[in-house]
Amino acid sequence: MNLKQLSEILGLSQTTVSRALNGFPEVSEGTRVRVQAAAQKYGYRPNSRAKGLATGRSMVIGHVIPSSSQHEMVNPIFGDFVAGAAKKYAEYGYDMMFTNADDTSIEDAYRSLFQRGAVDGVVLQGPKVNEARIAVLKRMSVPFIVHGRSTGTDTPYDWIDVNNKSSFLRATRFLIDLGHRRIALINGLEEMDFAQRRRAGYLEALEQAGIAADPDLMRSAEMTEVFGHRETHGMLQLDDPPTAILASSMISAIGVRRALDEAGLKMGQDVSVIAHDDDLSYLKNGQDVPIFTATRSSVRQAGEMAAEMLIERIKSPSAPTNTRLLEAELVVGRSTGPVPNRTSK
Amino acid sequence: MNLKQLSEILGLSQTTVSRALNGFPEVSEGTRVRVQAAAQKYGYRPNSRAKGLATGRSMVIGHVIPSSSQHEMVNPIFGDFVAGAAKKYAEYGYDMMFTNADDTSIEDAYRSLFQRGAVDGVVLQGPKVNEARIAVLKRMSVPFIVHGRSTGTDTPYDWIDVNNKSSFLRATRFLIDLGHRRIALINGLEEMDFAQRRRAGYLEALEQAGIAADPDLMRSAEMTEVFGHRETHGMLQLDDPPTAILASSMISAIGVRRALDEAGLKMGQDVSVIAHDDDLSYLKNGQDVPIFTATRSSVRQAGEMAAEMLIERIKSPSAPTNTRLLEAELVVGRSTGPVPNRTSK
DNA sequence: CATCATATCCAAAGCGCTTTGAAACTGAGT
DNA sequence: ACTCAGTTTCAAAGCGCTTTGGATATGATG
Repeated sequence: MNLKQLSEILGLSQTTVSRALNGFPEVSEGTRVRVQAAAQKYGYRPNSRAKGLATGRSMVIGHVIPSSSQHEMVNPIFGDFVAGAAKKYAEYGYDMMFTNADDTSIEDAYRSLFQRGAVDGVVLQGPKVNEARIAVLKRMSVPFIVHGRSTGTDTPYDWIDVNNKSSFLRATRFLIDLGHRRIALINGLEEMDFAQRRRAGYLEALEQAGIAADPDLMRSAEMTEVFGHRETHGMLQLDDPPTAILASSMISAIGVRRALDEAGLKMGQDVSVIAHDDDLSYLKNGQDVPIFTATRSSVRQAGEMAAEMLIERIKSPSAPTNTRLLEAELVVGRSTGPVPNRTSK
Repeated sequence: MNLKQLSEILGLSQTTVSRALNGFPEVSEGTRVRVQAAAQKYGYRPNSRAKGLATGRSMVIGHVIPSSSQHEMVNPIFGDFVAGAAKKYAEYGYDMMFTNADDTSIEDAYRSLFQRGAVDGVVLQGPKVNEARIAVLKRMSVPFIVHGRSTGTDTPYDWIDVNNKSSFLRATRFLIDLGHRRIALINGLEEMDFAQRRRAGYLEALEQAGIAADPDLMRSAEMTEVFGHRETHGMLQLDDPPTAILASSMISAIGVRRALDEAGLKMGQDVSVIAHDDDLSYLKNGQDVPIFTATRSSVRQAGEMAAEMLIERIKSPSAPTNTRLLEAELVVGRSTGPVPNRTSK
């Protein structure tokens, strides 16, 4: 069923039917009702491609999944972020398109998505330091929003981010206040912007407390459970092992916990742990009492906000850039405690 | 840059340029090279909407995210499945579209996606028992594939699924062989088809061994970490607690593990645990030695296969239905062991 | 040199919608 | 009865592509 057929059934022109359906004022209320009823009855839905061709807008927003060729990883926060964004897209009548691209062709994927007219705007996830894609998108003048930021990019752009630095500064300071001196950081991949910022916060807190940073206590890689386990296991073998560990994600924190268990250490007693908690729906940090002391910020909510900001940008492409910095909350759980008495060891 | 402009630059007709770019034989090799070079140079990419309008195909495949209104959950296996599918879509030149829909409007979402001509086919994830959506899609004659199956649906349809029943039967039998009699099942939501099949396998193994099923040992809900913890914690309070636990996902198994730790029980020694492992990239079951004894089946690979089957279906809509049953492998890790000596307790 | 097959290219129609510019119809005002 | 403003409807153009049915050029053939 298409517009032509529907209009013939109704004995009206395509113009009138189209206008009636799209809420234009120059069609009488009577015919509007009649048209809507018929559309309902015959299950008419305007073809989105034709509509897009005619209007020049696709009402689709694009995401690129960087299905990295080296480490075949899908960030688990991806799901929650996307779910949040999708919800808002739906509210505003947008669909959501994904394209897969390996590391080498990721720029091309964005370019293709937009130049083919497949999308009206794109979301850039997981920005690295000196993220090249930002310049690319800027040059193409695609409406876009970055989830995160990119140190080293000086042109302005829309972004939404958690204040990674301040939250890790605060978490580190919290541990220092509990008497810890040997504090480890199990971070994400160093080239990721968020990882840099978290480390900066961590280092600043150490410095303020006059504690020298120990490279042995700073590890970084893709934030998997196995990685958290391996690094913790390794650090426990050190002559002067950490008494506290900061983990950049709940997933790696679970690995940390496993390593501690295996070593017969009690989390929160022998070793304190603070995790960054993205508040994933399937991996809540406990029920009433949080399992981990954590810096918490809902990535799902970030997805919702990102979607709204992007839609706003699409609406007014030349408005001044918009940014949003979210503060993570520090929730105190049972994974932290005062530094154990050294002599008792 | 569009076809018209490009063809004017080249001094050729749109027809010829289009044909040259799409590999038709009736254009000389010389002009083909010339056209391709120009397209490259000016960064010409055919507008996908226009192309879709003209060809009648959108080269897009649709997924619906059931952003359930009650429990705001995003299944973590979602990410890996989608990544697998996306990879194949990309290979075949398809894009991937997502729509968000709450529980009530999910049928409508599928219908809309297809009837608007936005997609050429759809993927149905997480089928329930007596899944209504299958009939809907069938009736609309949309090409589709189901990830999983739906008991109670008798019309044939394409699906790809793990043999949930046999893998849980095997896992249960494995525990029975180790001497366990009190075996608990921490399952997914009962209305989900996979959960039913897993329970059926579990029950069959018990029956074959002459062990009466105990309703107290069978729990089911959304497979979160918190849920695994809560139910395990609860069952440990029973007069006759389980000596072994089957968990329907790695995530809930992590909760199981936490509950055991808290109770001072050693996994694999005091209590055996077997988990179903979807082989998620961020949540590998250990490195060399698996942490959990598990029934393993890569959901990412399932995504790839599903994509290929769907594309095949789109190509030949009236071919006989295609199905694929994957066998999970039983990997033995350190979470299982012989039943502890009762008297020693 | 006329004829025909083949290779190469093209003009124009059509995909299903929106939107412009105009027409037809109303009722009020003079 | 005639004009005018406002309301309601419409025909046709255009969005950027593919594809049909020719047209033209080329070269081989008799």
